[in-house]
Amino acid sequence: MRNDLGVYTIAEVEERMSLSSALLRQWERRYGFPRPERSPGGHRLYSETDLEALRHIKQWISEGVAPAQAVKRYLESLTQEGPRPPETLSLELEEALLQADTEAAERVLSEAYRLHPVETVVMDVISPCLRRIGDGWHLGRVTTAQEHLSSTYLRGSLQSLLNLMGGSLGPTLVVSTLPGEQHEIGSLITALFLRRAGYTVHYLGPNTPLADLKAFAERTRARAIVLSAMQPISLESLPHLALRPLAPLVVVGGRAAASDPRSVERLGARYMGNDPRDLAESLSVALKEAGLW
Amino acid sequence: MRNDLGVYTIAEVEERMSLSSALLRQWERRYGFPRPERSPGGHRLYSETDLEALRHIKQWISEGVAPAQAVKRYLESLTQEGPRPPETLSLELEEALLQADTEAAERVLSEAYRLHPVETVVMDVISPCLRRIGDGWHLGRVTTAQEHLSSTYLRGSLQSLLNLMGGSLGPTLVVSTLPGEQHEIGSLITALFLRRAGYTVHYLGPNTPLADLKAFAERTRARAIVLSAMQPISLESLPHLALRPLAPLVVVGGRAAASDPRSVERLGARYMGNDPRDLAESLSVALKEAGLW
DNA sequence: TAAAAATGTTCATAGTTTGTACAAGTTTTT
DNA sequence: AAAAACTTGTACAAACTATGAACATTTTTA
Repeated sequence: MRNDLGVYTIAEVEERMSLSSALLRQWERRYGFPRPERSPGGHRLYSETDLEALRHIKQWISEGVAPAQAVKRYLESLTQEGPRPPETLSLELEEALLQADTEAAERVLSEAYRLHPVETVVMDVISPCLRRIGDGWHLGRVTTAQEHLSSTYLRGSLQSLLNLMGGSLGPTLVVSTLPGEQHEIGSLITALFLRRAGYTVHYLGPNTPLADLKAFAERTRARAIVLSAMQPISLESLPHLALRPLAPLVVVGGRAAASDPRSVERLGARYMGNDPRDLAESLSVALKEAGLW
Repeated sequence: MRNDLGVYTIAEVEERMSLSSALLRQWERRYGFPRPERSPGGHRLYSETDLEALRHIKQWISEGVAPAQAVKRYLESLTQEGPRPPETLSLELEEALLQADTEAAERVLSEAYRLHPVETVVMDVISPCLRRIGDGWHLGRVTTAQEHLSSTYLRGSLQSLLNLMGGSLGPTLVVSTLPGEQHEIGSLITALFLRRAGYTVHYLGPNTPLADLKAFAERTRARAIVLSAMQPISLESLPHLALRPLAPLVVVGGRAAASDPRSVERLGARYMGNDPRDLAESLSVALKEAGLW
């Protein structure tokens, strides 16, 4: 079904994964994993599946799990059941939600969290599912009620993840949406990734008035405010430089910001792309540049 | 819940919890807790659950509880009913949220869930806390941002509870708010209690258009629709008997419904009081009367 | 107040985990 | 055939960890 053919030499894996070849061999010897195919002459040939596994393991290690445990966890996750990829899980999640079967949805998500790192679940399971349901709604394939139930359910799921992920020691940020926005899921995902990247994140939910945002950011001594804008009108209806005074640095993301970065600048804020994974990095660069780190 | 597998080394715990490794070992020797798993070579491997426990214990110590007592309290809280009543926990929760310390809030809630049944936590810990924060906001004691953060956080917490509480076998209900409502927490709590009472509940989140509600209720063969109304205008702006055709039985609750039950009847729906604990019972009576059970 | 208990830290010694390095031989590429 | 890359096995060092005991402080108890 998938790409299990060994094609990558150890040097290629070394390059792509930033894992020394010596280490790869030691892992194989010590933990029995990965155990790639061999060429007729005995050279290791890693498959795409092996790389995927290594990505997981590396991710877990970076989360503080001991290497031996990370490998063990991965091997166990295999014996539990077939390692269904995020794409499959995402489709199953969509299916469950469209049938209003939140119990099934819960099962799918819990399996996803067991098999994959949080980032993968959010970006490759939940996000695509939301996007497909949103598209389906625009096309009339999905009813408003189905869309409501699904996004409400997933929002809850993401937020409980945010709640469970304790605060950090890094610089403080405030996350919300622009006033008037209906959809908060983008900002929720952003908050999640930023907290995961080590920032201390205060997530205020959608629709905080700008004046209150400013007061709150000052009281918590936040280094930056991150806002999401999905509707162009949220940007257009604000006066020139309206965001500038809110905090030392104000970042706006979201679909509306992506399609019109100029108007973000007009408001005195910055657009840093729309991938929450990159945002943490861009933000740290910007904070350092501005001497706010 | 999730991972009880030991994966974190003592150094990792030392870093995350700011507890010296020597102290962790002393606690284990003196109090017998935590007693993490061991690697084949004898190294301690702490689980996520251990970390959670340590967070509680650290919190108590910082409040002045003697370490030995804090550990004892934690071990007891796993079995018996601890001495801290819901009122105290509710105040602590409020305190934590007003300080934007969601980590502390999480600890309080997790203790509350361990000590008390879900109904008690929702009605005597979370609800009073929300009410006090709402009142404080009206009086200007609490800023809009604080109110936002708190209600967003608690909404997430309630929803994850709803998500985790699997569906049931009882009659199907649909829960949402009237169109135009801002606050969904009332309907969320209602959904929670109804699901807990054995109904199969589809929670659609706030603001579902009436036409979609009707279509969804028909498709899922829901026996009743339960809606929440906080703002009087949501009731007043609807035409005569607007709710009647949505489902065999339509129930409206919430502050606006309580203060003007007549207008609920005018819309062709029923008002059944505002206590979610009673609603399940009233609903079952009404369904039986109408031959819908 | 003095003794006792509780608590957190430090030390010394031995064992574990983990990543890297080297040697000698084999396979693949140029 | 020569060079480059790979293999296995072994070795090694740095960083960590375990245990048990001693120690200095603070808090509680007598």
